[in-house]
Amino acid sequence: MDTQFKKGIIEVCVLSELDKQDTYGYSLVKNLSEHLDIGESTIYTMLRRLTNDKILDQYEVQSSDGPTRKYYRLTGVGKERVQQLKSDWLKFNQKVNAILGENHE
Amino acid sequence: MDTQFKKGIIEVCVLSELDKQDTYGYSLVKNLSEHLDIGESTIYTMLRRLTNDKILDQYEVQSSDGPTRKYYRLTGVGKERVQQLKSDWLKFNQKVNAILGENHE
DNA sequence: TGTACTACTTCATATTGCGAAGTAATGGAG
DNA sequence: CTCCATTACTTCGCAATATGAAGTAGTACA
Repeated sequence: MDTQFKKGIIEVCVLSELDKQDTYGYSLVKNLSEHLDIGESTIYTMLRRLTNDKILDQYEVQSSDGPTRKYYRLTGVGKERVQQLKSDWLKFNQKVNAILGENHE
Repeated sequence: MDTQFKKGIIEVCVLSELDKQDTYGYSLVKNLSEHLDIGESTIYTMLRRLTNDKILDQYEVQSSDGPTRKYYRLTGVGKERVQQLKSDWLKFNQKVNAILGENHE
């Protein structure tokens, strides 16, 4: 898997997951890495950044399976950002596929 | 347009264009920037890198419109790389869209 | 002469993904 | 009770790539 492909796109995936429901870092790591081969540090680092940028906020929830979990939730700004990013991604995708597709004629 | 989306993907676009026919930097800049908003320095820097990595090789062609053009051509390794990258891109794309798509039910 | 367009170069910067190493908490095997 | 697996998160420094800015030159045309 090309590492560079992931730049910026993992953020969309994370925000998209959080748009469905609040969750915690370790859960995101497990779920997303099934599909995309994402490192732990990538997710945790991003969650901290998004929280600093007020895209997300945090709350703690006790767990009976291990340490306390830090749950993340989209802020108002965050909800706007998910929609914007998903839209941008779709447009970008179409343009790239148009360029690549010109070969298969 | 999110700069990060482009990481790694512009390379696929450039190689895909060169897979159709040899061309020179300025032409790639003009054509690709119609669709993707790519800076000149990005393309030229990448062409040099790909040449160093033996993905491309170069030859000069005189132009009557201005300075001599540096044409680029895929090497054998380059031809394999285009196919691989395009395939990787399509797979990646599907996985991302699967993750994002889970929202729209 | 000077202005526009073609064509390419170099450089310093920002962003982001990642591996590695580490800290803790819980529960079950022995 | 001790050891270990699993859960859960942190910190650090590195690698890769896209970019803006500034610059160099060649050609053509007014």
